[in-house]
Amino acid sequence: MVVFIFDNHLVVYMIERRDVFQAIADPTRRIIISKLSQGPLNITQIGEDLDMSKQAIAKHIKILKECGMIVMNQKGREQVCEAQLTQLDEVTDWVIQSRKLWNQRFEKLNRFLAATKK
Amino acid sequence: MVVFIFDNHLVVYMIERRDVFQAIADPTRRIIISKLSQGPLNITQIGEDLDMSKQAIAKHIKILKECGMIVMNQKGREQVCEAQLTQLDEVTDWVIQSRKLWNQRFEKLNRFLAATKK
DNA sequence: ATTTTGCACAACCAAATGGTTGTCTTTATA
DNA sequence: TATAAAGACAACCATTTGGTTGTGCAAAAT
Repeated sequence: MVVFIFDNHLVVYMIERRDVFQAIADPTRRIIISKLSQGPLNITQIGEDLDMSKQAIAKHIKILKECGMIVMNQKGREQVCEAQLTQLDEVTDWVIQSRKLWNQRFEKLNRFLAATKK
Repeated sequence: MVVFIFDNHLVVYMIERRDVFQAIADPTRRIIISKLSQGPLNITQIGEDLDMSKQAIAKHIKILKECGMIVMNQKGREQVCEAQLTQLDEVTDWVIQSRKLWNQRFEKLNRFLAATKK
């Protein structure tokens, strides 16, 4: 968060550093995503076989929510979490792009060598 | 790092939390990987248009090295970094698996409904 | 021979991360 | 109606992260 004064106004803004890459960086969050990929669950259900407090789970849920990876809907006293995994394509896109360039990394050299050979 | 005393011995061990998912979590490291995917570079070259100190770059390089995403080879006083991106498959594998389950998430429900309809 | 470059190593720092416990409100259930 | 369960909210904590500056040294360049 950045706070400063400009033109006699208090300016406060967030540098949003939450993104999909950060969302899947934590192993617990990957487990949560895997669970939810099979269907909606409430927070207690998600935490069932995860050896940590429900509050810790709720924090991970909050992060995933902020990243747009899950959506919530209230059902009585329950918070039902539903996965929203279209965003994951951003990850595969980046990986595939890097991987592709890396696979072609010698071709450029080969072309250069072929050109200088003449 | 975990340090404790057991059976009159000082026990020190590392819980290795470096993995590919962590490696690509930071935007600077993703830029570094993208650069190196096109060919080897030394640390100074990597940091060229990145607005931060060379030491900061070196730290990211260290992390990527520890994750097995790059290999180094000395060339005089230069440390030449070369990408090693096969590990990225672990990421796509996980993403594709989750994405697949998520796409199929209604089929299970549909089968259930079809079965109970009879 | 002197200066510059590349980079390792260390100390330091603020902020973020990933967890904890305690309290409180709301909703279900016995 | 009393109790239990779901989860929000806050305070707290240790460790990690992502950066900084300063020092020193070996290899290159002038």
